[in-house]
Amino acid sequence: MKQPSLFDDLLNDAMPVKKTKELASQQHSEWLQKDGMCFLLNIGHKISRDPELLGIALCRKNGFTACYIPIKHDNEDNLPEALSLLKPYFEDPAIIKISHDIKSQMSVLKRKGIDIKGNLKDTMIASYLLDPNKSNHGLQRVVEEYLERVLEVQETKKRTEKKVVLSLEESADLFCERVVCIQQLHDVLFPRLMETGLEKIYLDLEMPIISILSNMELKGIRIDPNMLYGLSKEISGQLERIEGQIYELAGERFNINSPQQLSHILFDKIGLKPARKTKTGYSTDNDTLQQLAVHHKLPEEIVKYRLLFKLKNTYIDALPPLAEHSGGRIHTTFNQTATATGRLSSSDPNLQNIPVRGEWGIRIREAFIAKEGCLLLSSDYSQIELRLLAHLSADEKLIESFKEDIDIHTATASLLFKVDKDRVDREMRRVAKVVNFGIIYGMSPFGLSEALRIGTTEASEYIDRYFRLYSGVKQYIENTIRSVKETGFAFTLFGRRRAIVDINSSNSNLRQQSERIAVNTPIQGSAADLIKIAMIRVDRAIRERGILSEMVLQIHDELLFEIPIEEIEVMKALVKIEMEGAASLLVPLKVDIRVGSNWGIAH
DNA sequence: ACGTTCAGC
DNA sequence: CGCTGAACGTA
Ligand SMILES: [Mg+2]
Ligand SMILES: [Mg+2]
Repeated sequence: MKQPSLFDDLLNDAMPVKKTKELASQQHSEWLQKDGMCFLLNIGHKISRDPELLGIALCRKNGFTACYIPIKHDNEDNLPEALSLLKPYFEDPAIIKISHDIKSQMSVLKRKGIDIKGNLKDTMIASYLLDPNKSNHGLQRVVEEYLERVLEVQETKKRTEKKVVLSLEESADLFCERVVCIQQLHDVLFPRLMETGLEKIYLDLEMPIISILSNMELKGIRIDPNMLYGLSKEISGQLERIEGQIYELAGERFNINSPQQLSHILFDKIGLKPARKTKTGYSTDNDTLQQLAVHHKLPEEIVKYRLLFKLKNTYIDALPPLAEHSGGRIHTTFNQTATATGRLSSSDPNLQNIPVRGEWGIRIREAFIAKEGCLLLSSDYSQIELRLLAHLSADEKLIESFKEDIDIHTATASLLFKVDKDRVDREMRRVAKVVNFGIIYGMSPFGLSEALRIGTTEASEYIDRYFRLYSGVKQYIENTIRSVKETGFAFTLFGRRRAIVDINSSNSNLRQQSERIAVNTPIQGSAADLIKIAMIRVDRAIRERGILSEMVLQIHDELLFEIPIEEIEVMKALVKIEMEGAASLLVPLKVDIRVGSNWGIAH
């Protein structure tokens, strides 16, 4: 079934790998265009900064014959030959590309000058769509689940450490076997996507997003390391000062970052009353410290220390080294199969949680800059989740507010507190804002009471009042929970689905938790779908117009672009049109756009 | 490896 | 009260 094939050892009906010249012939294009090209790269040490392309396995659908094209084996390097051999096929837009985790492989090929074109089929993402609650969609696990067989594990951790190099025969065996598995997985998973109504999400959303994300990752974003060095020095000084004050207030030196030692100082030595407990001891989180601050000066200093320590270690000092060997640019990885709701995630580094609040947050964002001759354009949806709630629930008052483009928190406050909109004060708006967010999160009296620091009775009154006012929302939430209890799944506006496991549990904690998830998932998930649609539209529009602006980041409801100065006006208009036009809902979609030389632009 | 905390949406 | 990832301390 599987058989390693070298350049001079060509399988009968497998991919032609023998002679460069014969590849251009028509006989193979025919089946490639019909069945698609299933491939898997043998990438050396995945963790290392410069992944090595050791070989490529290919297989075709009929008969599952596979071949392995060695690139770096036994001190031979066939890279140029192999690349020119395969490039026309990878870049042929008429040939469907099938693999598992295409984006990771795309970046390797891109660095070798191969630009994958054509429609994509990715079995990792197929697996994710079928069950987004699962956290591991690696080939090994997915094969075990759907092909009911155990895939031989590759280099274990120990083996990579020892740098055991597989022989050509071993590699060919391993990768031929895997590439055949991928083709078989595709044959099993695609019908399942059709059965579960996920084919549109798969084909129209997730597949086109792959290459967009790949381009964003490769492009990266420029930072100003000197600005961050300056911040680091400044913050170090402040930290030392605060540290001194903390030791003085505590009457001794201790590790402020140790929850144990801190608890000892706060609760034993000073004798403050613990507000909450955790599994391992007393809680010392921000919320607790705020409450303790009424009784003693130390907690407030701890809060300041925590803030600065966090910003320094997680962002200010962590980012510059990442740009050192990459032309001053930072490259994140966007994970497309990490969240249960359909959102993306970003890691290594996470560029979706760069600080924005407070003086320091803004100063950190100011270190994210555009290259010479360019600017950064940030576009973000205004209240996307509440607008989607308005659409999903068809609630009259909510729809009315958004149609009139009224500040939604002020509108809710006006109703909640029964005052005119222009009589809503900051405190009323703050409460209404928390309540509005609470709705999206599936709100419980307990959760709201914690967030507002009020009693659960008072919290229940706010919730009751909210639901009396927004009765469409109440209806919608009840219907959603009922439907999830019946089907076991929560659905987004565009058909993404997530199993809600404990929705019928006899354990009321588990059941209520599931009910909150059942309410939140359609909202958060629909927003995730929507911005993916927007990304595809914007990307297409940019390419059609032949302009040079490029998307660099997605932060859930925001897109960030690096744009040539000449394209400011064109891009402002294009991005607004494509994002606001991503869906036609019962309420308008609103996008705010800001442009500046850095990312600190008046958020 | 896990829990806690906290940065973002 | 929803969804994440990183840093740190502790085991
Ligand atoms: Mg926004
Ligand atoms: Mg975690």
